[in-house]
Amino acid sequence: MADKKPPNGSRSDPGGAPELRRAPMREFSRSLPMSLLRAREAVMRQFRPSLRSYGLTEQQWRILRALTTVDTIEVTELARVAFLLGPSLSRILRDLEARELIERRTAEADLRRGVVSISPKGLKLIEAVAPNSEAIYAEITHRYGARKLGELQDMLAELEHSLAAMELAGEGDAGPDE
Amino acid sequence: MADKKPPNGSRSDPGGAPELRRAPMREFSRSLPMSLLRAREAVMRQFRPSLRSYGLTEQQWRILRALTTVDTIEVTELARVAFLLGPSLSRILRDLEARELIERRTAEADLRRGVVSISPKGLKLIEAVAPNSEAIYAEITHRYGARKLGELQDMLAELEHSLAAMELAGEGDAGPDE
DNA sequence: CCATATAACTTAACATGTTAAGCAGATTTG
DNA sequence: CAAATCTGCTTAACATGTTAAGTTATATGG
Repeated sequence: MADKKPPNGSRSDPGGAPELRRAPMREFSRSLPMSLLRAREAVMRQFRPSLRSYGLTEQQWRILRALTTVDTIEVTELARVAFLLGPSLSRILRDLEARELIERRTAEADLRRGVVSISPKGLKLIEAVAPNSEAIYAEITHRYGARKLGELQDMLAELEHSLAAMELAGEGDAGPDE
Repeated sequence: MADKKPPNGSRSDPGGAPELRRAPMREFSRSLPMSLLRAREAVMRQFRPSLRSYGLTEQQWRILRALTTVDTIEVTELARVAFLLGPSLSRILRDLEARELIERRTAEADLRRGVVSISPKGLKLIEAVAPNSEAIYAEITHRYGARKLGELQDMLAELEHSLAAMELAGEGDAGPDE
């Protein structure tokens, strides 16, 4: 099902209406946000089936994966590392705890802070999934080229950096009433 | 970030703490999916406040934006262009129609197909938002560099292409029971 | 100390992502 | 042409994204 039918092909335009809006669809489709979205989706499409077969979502995998690299970690720090917003992380940790894939306690020195670690069961799951994921990643690297992949990531990091600089500058836009 | 406190209890890590799981956090954080996710998030962070001030989400904006480039479009084709899954699009179209930003009807030749177009009200909204978005995009282009931006998008497209080729090849992985 | 402001989550509410079903209209077959 | 099948959405159900409030615990100021 690679190809669909032709988009519209001026499907019977009886009135001969001189249309104004017609041209720049390509431009839209090539915008940076769309390019990034499609690229990421293309990548994740490779991993999702495998993760799903183990009952894990992408985000749950990110969290568990991050937890394997540390002994324990505070919730806020985990949010930054796994790149999740607080509320999402909060829900996911609740579920992962219910599934006994992680363990939680509170920091002694500051009862507000939660400290998380992966459980033996979680570690076992990760070890079962990891080979698949690594194989897929290796295949992507091979297909695209290790060098090119490195360049791409450098460029993405630089883009991040450029945008971080923008944040500090003026946000003199917003809407009409804000 | 760069400097958080050390993860676990040995906050004063004077040297030779032979921890087990410690090393590959960097690797995780540098994975391709994470790089793409962070880059895209950094980009969208620039646009969201402006869109939000006009009561639009990113996806709603994508749809309206796409609709400005055509006279009418079928739902399935719109889904491909705006890169949304059917169910998401279905919900969003329902809401946009309720807000009278779009208009719908069914194709005469095939009553299954829905045909969508932007309404005058929707067009007006787009015209109000567009200058902001274009200014932001121009600023991004300026900061990052037009040439580099072009290269980045070429590389992203090539990545997509490489991965599309993978789809056709073997998916001889999946989980244990699939 | 106590009132207030902060911090670190957690909940709530709404919108979208994702997969699986459901449904009506269209196409294919016998 | 009627049953089976396929298409093009739409709903349902569950998970996450996103912003705003709420809660409890610390830190601060007086």
